[in-house]
Amino acid sequence: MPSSVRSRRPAAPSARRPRKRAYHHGDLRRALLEEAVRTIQAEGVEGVTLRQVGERLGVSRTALYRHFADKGALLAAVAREGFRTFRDALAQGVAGAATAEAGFAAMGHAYVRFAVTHSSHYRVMFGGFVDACDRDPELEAEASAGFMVLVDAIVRQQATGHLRADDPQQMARYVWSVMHGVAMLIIDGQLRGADPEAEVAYAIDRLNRGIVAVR
Amino acid sequence: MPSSVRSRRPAAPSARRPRKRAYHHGDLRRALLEEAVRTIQAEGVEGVTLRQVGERLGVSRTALYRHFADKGALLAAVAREGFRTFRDALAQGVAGAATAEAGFAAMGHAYVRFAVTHSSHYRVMFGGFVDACDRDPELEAEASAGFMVLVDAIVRQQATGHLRADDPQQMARYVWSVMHGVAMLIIDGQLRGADPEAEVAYAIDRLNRGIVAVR
DNA sequence: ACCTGAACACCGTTCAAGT
DNA sequence: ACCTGAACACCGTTCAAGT
Repeated sequence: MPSSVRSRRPAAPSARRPRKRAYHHGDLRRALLEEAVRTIQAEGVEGVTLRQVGERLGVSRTALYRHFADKGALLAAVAREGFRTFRDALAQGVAGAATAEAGFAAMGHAYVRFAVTHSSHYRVMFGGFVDACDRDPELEAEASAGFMVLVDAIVRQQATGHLRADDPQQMARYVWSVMHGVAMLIIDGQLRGADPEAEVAYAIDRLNRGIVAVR
Repeated sequence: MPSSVRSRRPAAPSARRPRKRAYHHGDLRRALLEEAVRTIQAEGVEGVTLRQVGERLGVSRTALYRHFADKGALLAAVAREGFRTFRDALAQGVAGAATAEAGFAAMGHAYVRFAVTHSSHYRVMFGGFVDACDRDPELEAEASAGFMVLVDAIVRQQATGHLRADDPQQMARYVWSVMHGVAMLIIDGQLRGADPEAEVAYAIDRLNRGIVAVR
């Protein structure tokens, strides 16, 4: 691997196009990401195959390695994207509500709604496919940002005396556990015979009752 | 498949050995099951490979097909076994406690303890690997038996007026969601930095407070 | 009845080679 | 710089054949 390559940048060969539409794609990285999401939605996470993704994009099955370290990195990128839109969904849930209490409930509904409508993303995010952010610090940051939205909401409600004065982190982990449990059982189809919306509503009621301050 | 086989039980060929040690194993089915569990514990569910399992047992990689329909059936059998010991663990948790309330808490601890110490079984049982009991009615029965232990405990505590008079099934689904959420986050390593025992204790406290009857 | 061995259609990943 | 094609070491499953 001669390092002289680096300094030898030949002048742009034809005019000065931003991207010269080389080979098949302008932005293969983006295309790979989108195709992966599409496949996950259609066939689940284990249905994602580098060969199939490549073929569907009219590209060699090894072209991906120019843009991602390996298959795990592809999935991690999907998860990262998921965490960003997840956090937005949560924040929007809180923002649209009149009272802090209503905002809390709205956040719960938003949580499960995201898990159900983006179950492919959700599974990649929390299903243990990406090995808990170990390899991707950016992913870690995105994930804990979502957790922070929850902690903030709790702190605000503790300040008004509406929630118990427990360690907010501890309480946030509990709230997260509850919503995660409900979401997982629903998208895994384990709660069959039960209406998902009703399930969430009941859970939020009972959850809330368990953490409010005694008047 | 001639049904005459059933009535034609030939006399034991040499003395009266329980199993005549044919080929490599007396009970290959059992051996396959145990090897699968061992592999799952060591390398996770996706580490289970029919070829490797066979090789480790000194048997061809296709020998398994005499005893299980396919790989999914093997995992389903592991799950079924898991459900049985799971139910026992739950029941034992309730039985060992003095009061009904203490029994309830004990059951929660037993739930998460099982998930943590048998995380391989737990993941196969609830991780969506066996496609929610669809193919195995026996598995379905085993799973709902475990759920019934929970429903029974709830009904008993509703009778004494200790728990709210909600639909016991609905309440059981909620309690299950909470414990499942806590268990999953713990065994997925998502709750890092938190003591698992403390996490469970806090969860049970808050959970309980949310479903007790108002005095 | 129980197991084998070769074969088939898949995987992810590497690497020399093309443009 | 970006992509290809052949190759490697893996999969699960089928099926004719052995004992």
